[in-house]
Amino acid sequence: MKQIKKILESRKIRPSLHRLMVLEYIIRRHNHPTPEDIYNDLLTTIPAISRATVYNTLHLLQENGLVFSITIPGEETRYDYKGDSHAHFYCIHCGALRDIDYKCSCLKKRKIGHNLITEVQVCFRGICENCQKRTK
Amino acid sequence: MKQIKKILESRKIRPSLHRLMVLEYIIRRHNHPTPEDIYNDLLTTIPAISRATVYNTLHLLQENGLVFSITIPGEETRYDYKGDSHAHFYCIHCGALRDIDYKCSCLKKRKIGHNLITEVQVCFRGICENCQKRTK
DNA sequence: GTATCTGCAAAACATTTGCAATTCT
DNA sequence: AGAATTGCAAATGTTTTGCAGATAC
Repeated sequence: MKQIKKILESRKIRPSLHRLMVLEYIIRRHNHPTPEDIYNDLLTTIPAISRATVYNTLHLLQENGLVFSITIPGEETRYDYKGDSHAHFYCIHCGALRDIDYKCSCLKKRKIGHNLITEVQVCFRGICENCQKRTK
Repeated sequence: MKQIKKILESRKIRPSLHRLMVLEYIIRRHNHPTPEDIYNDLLTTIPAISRATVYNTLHLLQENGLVFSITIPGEETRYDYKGDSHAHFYCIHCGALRDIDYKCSCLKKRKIGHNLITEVQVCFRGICENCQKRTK
């Protein structure tokens, strides 16, 4: 928890309880939660927390480059901690979203033509191992 | 327009006027329109068209693999024709979304581990040439 | 004491749904 | 006629907003 606090302070974000807990949730679980996931989980610890605070906090963390959002058509936005950039795999059958260990030169691009690149999103879509078995 | 009709028929989709026009819009302009863009444009030609029809049609085209959707956090979903898979560049400053001529081996991956890949989305985010000039 | 942060409820917005009317074959 | 397609209006679900109260510095 002290590490989380340090992360916030390094970005000059006041480390309030809510912010600590939202960021901790994302970093610890690293399973791409939606704002609703975070809200529901934090409700058990902080009964009075409101959705607006969760959204506020996520925007704040995103503006400060600590987290980024992943959007899947037709689904709620999900958030992930911005450690090393990595690719994602989304199963169009069961909806699972997983980190993928896939190194690609495009993840490291910092310039294309005259455009500056600050972030690269790579999302593979398809059918995961489990779902292939199930449909056989 | 006859080509558009053939494309629909090749997927066994009945080529109604609305469907022809939605698909034509996406293919001709290829500037990643939102459902609202399409709706507003078609309104001038077909005054009675409804949003529901636009959404219906887009889902139908997507299910049949003719178009795919691109979602940018905080923005409406955009649609693009599914020709050769290509990468996108999104300017976080002005909001422009452009096709990018960037070949990468990851765009051709069909399998990662035991996961089948049916689609790869690569979106570079950053600041475009114009916006760099403007902020100087 | 002032600025920041939070909760609440309402509003805004994109998207979906149910159903009746229309159109096509 | 029968099936597919469409329009409308209401419903849904997510995200944002405004403001009042609470909290931190």
